Amino acid sequence: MIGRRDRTARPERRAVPKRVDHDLRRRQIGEALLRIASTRGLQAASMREVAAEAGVSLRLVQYYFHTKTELLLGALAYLGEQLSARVEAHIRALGLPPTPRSLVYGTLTAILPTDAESRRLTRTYAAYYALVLAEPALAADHGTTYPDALERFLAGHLRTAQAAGQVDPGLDAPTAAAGLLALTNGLGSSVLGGQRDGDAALAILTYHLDRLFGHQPGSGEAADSARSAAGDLTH
Amino acid sequence: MIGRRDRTARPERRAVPKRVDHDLRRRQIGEALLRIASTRGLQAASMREVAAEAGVSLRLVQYYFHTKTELLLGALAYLGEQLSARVEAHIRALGLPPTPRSLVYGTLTAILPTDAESRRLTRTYAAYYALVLAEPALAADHGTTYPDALERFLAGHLRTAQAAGQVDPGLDAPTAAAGLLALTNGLGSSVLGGQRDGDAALAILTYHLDRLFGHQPGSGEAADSARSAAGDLTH
DNA sequence: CTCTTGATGATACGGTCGTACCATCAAAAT
DNA sequence: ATTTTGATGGTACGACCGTATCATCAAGAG
Repeated sequence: MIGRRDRTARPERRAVPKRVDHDLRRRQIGEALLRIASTRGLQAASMREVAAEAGVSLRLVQYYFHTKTELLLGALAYLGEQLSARVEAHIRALGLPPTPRSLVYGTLTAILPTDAESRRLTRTYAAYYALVLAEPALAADHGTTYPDALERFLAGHLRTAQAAGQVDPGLDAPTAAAGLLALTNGLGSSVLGGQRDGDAALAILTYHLDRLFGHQPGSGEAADSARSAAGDLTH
Repeated sequence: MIGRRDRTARPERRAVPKRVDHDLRRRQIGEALLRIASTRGLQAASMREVAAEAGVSLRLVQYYFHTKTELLLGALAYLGEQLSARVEAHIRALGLPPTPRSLVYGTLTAILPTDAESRRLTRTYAAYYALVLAEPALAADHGTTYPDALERFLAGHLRTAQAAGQVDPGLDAPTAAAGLLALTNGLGSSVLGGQRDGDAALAILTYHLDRLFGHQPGSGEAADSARSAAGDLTH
């Protein structure tokens, strides 16, 4: 209503106005924060530290993120993108055609801290989790929608596996899916806490998946192929 | 060697010297920190805030805990005491004689945030967990010995249940115990994160325990009794 | 009764935090 | 050519942090 900027629609007219790419700069700064959060925690991620990590001045961090809350939320959005991108890539790397078991397995192993990248992602996620616990106003809803979607995704493929006779049809799929996700998250916490290493956690997760999917005759072979697939993920 | 204080053993000679009970004051201050950590996070637990919460002056906090690290570690020790005390009381409240299932069930439900006290404990534990992730020097070893002991405790009773025919003898007890603990921790995280409430998490945990323990004939009755026991815990 | 000493109060110091303000410079608009 | 404006640098401000220092008061020792 006010201004009517769209009267003369120039081709150069963009949301990012003139000189530099704002989205790019924001991403550069936001990922600098994520890098600090993954190694030294969010407490160490002051605006000055983020500026130094990103190689820009403090003023620039303020320029692209007017306040610290905005910076934290922006970086959290980037973290969510990285996490879901990893899950997708991880599933795709398990080969075609995707079986229900490989989809469940790929999803859960993607969020288990077994390599450097997943450790970085889960560590950063844990840092944000603690921050949200202390300051619930930051959460908005990013904290519940994504795990809920993951659970529905897992439950759907568990049901498919039940229909294919690969999983006990007496199983309650949503409850089992929630349990698998909680199991994986709990295992991840134990890895980050130093209680065991990523391989041990992966072995425990694989064991439980074998018990779930090894319900039809010939389950031994299925367990073996799953275990070799687990080996492929580590290198 | 130097001083030889034990030469004249006076009856009043104590580690807490003259006037006030140092252990009591330390506990009072340490639990004030835990109270702040459970509600506003450890970031909000500055020495001044702890002093105000404990109703003492800043100087006193410094007097009984020479440095902030000492305060954090001391309060962490109190938290560990509270946690293990709750686990023991929770198991004892499940009635005698303790069955393997009630021991496993009581242990896991004790650390699941279903009521106000367990929520407080797990929230505080989560705050410390994030702090240790960012500052591993604080951990010493408190982070790994306690979960390891819990896992061994659970695995032992799973083996007993196997010997009694209540659990599938083909189950690998240590792996299943680690899985149960990770499942419970993961469920707890989802409760604290607001994804579901304590009752929903308890239902998921009970479902998995029923699948584990419901292996002998007459499993339906066992599942029913377990579910009623779960109901008893909530009030 | 004096003196030592444990326990406590008040306050100061250097540092870091998030934020705000002012100046500059170059590209775009006119 | 001049003006405007997006983008950036430098720096200051007030608040809070952990820690240190100085002072005081009361109880037990001699």
